[in-house]
Amino acid sequence: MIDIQYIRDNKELVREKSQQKGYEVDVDSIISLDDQIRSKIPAIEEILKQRNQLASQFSNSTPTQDQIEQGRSLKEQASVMESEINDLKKQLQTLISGVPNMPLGMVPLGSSEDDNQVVKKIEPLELNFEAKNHWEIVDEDSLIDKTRASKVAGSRFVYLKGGLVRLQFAIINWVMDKLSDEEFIKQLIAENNLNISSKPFVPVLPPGIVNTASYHATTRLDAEEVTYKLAYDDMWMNASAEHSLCNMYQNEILLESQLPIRYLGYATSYRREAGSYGKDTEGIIRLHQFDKLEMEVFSTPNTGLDEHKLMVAIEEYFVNSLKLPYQLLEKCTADIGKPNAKGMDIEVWFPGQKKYRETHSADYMTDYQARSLKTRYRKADNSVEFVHTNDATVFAFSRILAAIMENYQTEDGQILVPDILKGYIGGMERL
RNA sequence: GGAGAGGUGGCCGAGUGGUUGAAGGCGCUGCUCUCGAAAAGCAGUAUAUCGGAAACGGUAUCGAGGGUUCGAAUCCCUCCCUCUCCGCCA
Repeated sequence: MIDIQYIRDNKELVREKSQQKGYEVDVDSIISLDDQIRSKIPAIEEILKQRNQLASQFSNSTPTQDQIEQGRSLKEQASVMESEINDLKKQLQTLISGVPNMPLGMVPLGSSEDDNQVVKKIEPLELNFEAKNHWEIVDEDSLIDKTRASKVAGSRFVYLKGGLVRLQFAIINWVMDKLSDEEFIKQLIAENNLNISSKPFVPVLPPGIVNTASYHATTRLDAEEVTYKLAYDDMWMNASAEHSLCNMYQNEILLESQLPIRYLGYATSYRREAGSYGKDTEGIIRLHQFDKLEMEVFSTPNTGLDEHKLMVAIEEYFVNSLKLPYQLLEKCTADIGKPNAKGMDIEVWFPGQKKYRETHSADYMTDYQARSLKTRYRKADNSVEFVHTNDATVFAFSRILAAIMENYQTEDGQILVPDILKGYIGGMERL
């Protein structure tokens, strides 16, 4: 959610920046509603003041019938005005929640994802054989069984088996080791000239189900479209660790000394994938259920951007260490998403499809998310301010497993284990 | 799932209709004292919003929402959460 005062002070800018993201924002209606509310407040407060004054006279005496009548009348006036104001507030709330976060000045303008800028590209090696898609490399029965999963759960579900499962747990342990290591964080900070704490990430297993209020407060991913709702309870299946991590400090005031708070969340993520009929129906690129390792950081405003850069550096470190060809994209205004001020994606090369495909994203929300979550921090001078939030993928599992399968396939249909993971997978050489 | 007890400020805790935004304590901040520290003493210490340059003042908030009342932290209703015992269970 964006600050109403900011909208009032920057009408044109808000209109323009929203347009850059593809949002038509009715700034005039927002301000007019806000004006109406503001104009009604002094009157109702005056009534309430009179009511309070009247009532406070009777600590040691009994009100007369006239005074009782007066009190009743004040109460009625106040309640009429209150319902008017609440009505306007609801309308205003709806309009304001439609306003996206403002993109930072460095974000390239664009009208679709085609305008994302490639800021780095690692070219794939030439193969001397025709690479297969990951679902074609091995028998369905050995690593990926979607046929039986569809019998049990439906389409876009999978039984992952054997070496793929070993691979996933190897990656988890590797990531846990690195991100818990302060020296590792320190090194990345130095390499990237960042001016932030070297505090390691704390691993978290968050709730897998989120209630409606918390879900909406994340300002991310429209719940109805994205997530499964439970039939008998007012709850939603988690669409990613972020949905139960970013809101854990809602309605709290943290201390500046606690920041940054860096979490490494691991969660099974559920997506309805409504509207993606026909896309990626084969393989394990797009499933209703996948596991994800994800970073979530709460920081002060002046370190938010560096935290974002650190997370991108972490993503790149892991992808590089797996020797996966990739490109790093600076997402354009149209593609960063409603709550984002800036965002970067990593697309890893899939030799079977001969394409870079999105495997990672890093999102910087400035105070947009924190404002609707009311997550604040107390500064040294005792003043209170909204935190900045960042989140980013470390690994989205089914997808990174598919990328490894395709990039580590051999001509004779084997899949090798990446060198960096050999110490984590019990000496396995191939899946 | 059954029965019961609760949810008050950063924390503990008092408060069952009337200057209670909330006693007292702890913590924290500042000052006094001290060479310094500790101790002691004094003062301050919630959030949001409106008005104001500020001082300050108004309004709202005692789990959430609604109700009763001239007046609600206190009474009533609904929901959420926590704890205890029983049941079930990884």
